[in-house]
Amino acid sequence: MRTDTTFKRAFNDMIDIIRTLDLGAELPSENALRTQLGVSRTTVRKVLAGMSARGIIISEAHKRIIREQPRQKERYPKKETLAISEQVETSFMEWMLRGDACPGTEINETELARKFGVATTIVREFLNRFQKYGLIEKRQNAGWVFKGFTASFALELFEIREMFEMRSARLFAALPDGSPVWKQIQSMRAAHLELLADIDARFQDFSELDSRFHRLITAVAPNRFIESFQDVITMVFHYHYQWNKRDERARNEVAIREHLALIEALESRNIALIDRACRLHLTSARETLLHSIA
Amino acid sequence: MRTDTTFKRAFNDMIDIIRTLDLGAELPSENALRTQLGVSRTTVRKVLAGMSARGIIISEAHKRIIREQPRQKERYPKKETLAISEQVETSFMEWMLRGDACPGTEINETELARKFGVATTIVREFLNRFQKYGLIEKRQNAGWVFKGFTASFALELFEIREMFEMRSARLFAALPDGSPVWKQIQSMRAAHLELLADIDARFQDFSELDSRFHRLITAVAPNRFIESFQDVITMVFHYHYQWNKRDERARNEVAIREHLALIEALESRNIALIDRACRLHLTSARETLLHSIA
DNA sequence: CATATGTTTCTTATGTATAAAAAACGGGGG
DNA sequence: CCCCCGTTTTTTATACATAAGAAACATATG
Repeated sequence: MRTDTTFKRAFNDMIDIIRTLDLGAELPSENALRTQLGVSRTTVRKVLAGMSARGIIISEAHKRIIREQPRQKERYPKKETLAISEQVETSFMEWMLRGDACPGTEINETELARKFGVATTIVREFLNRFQKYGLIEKRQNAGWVFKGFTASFALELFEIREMFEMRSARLFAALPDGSPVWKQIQSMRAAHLELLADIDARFQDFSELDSRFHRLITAVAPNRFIESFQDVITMVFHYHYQWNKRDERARNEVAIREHLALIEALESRNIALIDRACRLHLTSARETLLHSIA
Repeated sequence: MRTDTTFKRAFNDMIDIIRTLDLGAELPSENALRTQLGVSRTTVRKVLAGMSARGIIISEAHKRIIREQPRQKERYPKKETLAISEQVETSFMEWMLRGDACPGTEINETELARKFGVATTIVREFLNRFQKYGLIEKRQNAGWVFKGFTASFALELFEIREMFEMRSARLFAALPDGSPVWKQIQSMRAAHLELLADIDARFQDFSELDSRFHRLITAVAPNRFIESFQDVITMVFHYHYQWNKRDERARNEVAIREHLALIEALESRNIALIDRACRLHLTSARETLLHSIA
């Protein structure tokens, strides 16, 4: 009943590993592959068996030789490598952001399960996890209510975000010169400049960089609650902007410049400068989000 | 397979309703009872049927008469009125706080289900919801890890709590005289004074008052993320102090006095005073918690 | 026609089943 | 001993089943 997405993902990854090796070369041990693929040895063996069956490798006593290079078409399609629970996430986000749901809509576990073609258990589990994003609410014995991707959601989100991020940014002022963070900040700046140079072609890569940047800043002084809140922010930006592409390029370019200004402020160690740059960026991000909701 | 805890809770509540009425009196309509009991009419009818079967009421055409007063022993025991999911919460907390679990302990869904005598589905659902408290973490395809009720947990918790509560407390300074909040603050003060007067007998009532007080303060400017964080705090204090009763009376008395000081500060509308009173209380609460963890 | 009760249908809460994945066990060779 | 592989056991992810509860529909009664 469980899907074999772990196997398929590992299989695809194994193809990539084999491609880095020569024909006739010997594969690493099962344990080594286990670490490289990040799965259990059971799954490694299943992948190896699959490779053998396809004639890609030959299993001899205590070793496995590459017989022919796997072709790209042997890969499993992306969708089959996603656990059902992950697919449900995507389905739900589409349902939500496509506008099938307005504030106050009642969410019906059974109906969603039917619509998404999965078991109710999964939908239920998803909703329970999704609750932390503040967009749905449970009513005892009577399903869920969708509270809406509204302006007040955005405002509440940004109120917290501002508290958390200002707190972290300020801590930079007191950071010793020797801290490894400064190096990470440097390479973060480089990544921003690179993206900026090629902004016309790569503006869609910003979303991921944005998330990494803000996580780096909040990581100066780890706090599990702040980190968990970053998930909320990442989710909002990831999904919301998938459905609101208006001005995407321009929007991202502005944000990159604001990030660069913040980086400079952080490096100055001047609290006033840091505060200003941080608040400027957050205000602008908030306005952009509000604008795209309305 | 579902338990009938809703019915049993409603049944007990109905006993209380009947006790406020006279023998021979007519019961309210099913719909009226539905609202009073907070359940569906289906459940109301089941309760009425139960009452009839026990001879407590007589169902005539379109009305129900009280035939005899129900006795207390007819109530269902408290435990049977708790949904399985609620029982699991208690079981898990005991397991955790009794010390069966040290930081890094792996949590096994199957084993917990066996230990608690419930279905794995329930344990899984509970863990998913419990994740937000920051005490456990999920590993892909491999269960959960208990991160421990440690000092760093307490410190991270209080860092956020301080941000949130100072934010709310400060907002009081700008509140207009006419705001209904001031009345609530007044009655909150009264409740504190009452408890203080009878502290030797009632010190265990503090936990609930504490939660209400802090929720009232954060409610001046509602923010779903702050409210959700209050759940974390409530959980920590509710369960942790159930297992750490040392100095409970003294500890609660101190906290009450700090609350009273904060109330006074809030009413002064003086930001500096508010800040000081709030920080004082939070610092002392943090120290108490840290002390009891060590 | 409005409100109350009787009846039917749909949904949620909880238990059970099972394939996939992980972990544990065990023997053999360097 | 330590790593490697074959085998067995345990656990997780997912599906499905069903009684309890909610909601919708229907009928009756004032």
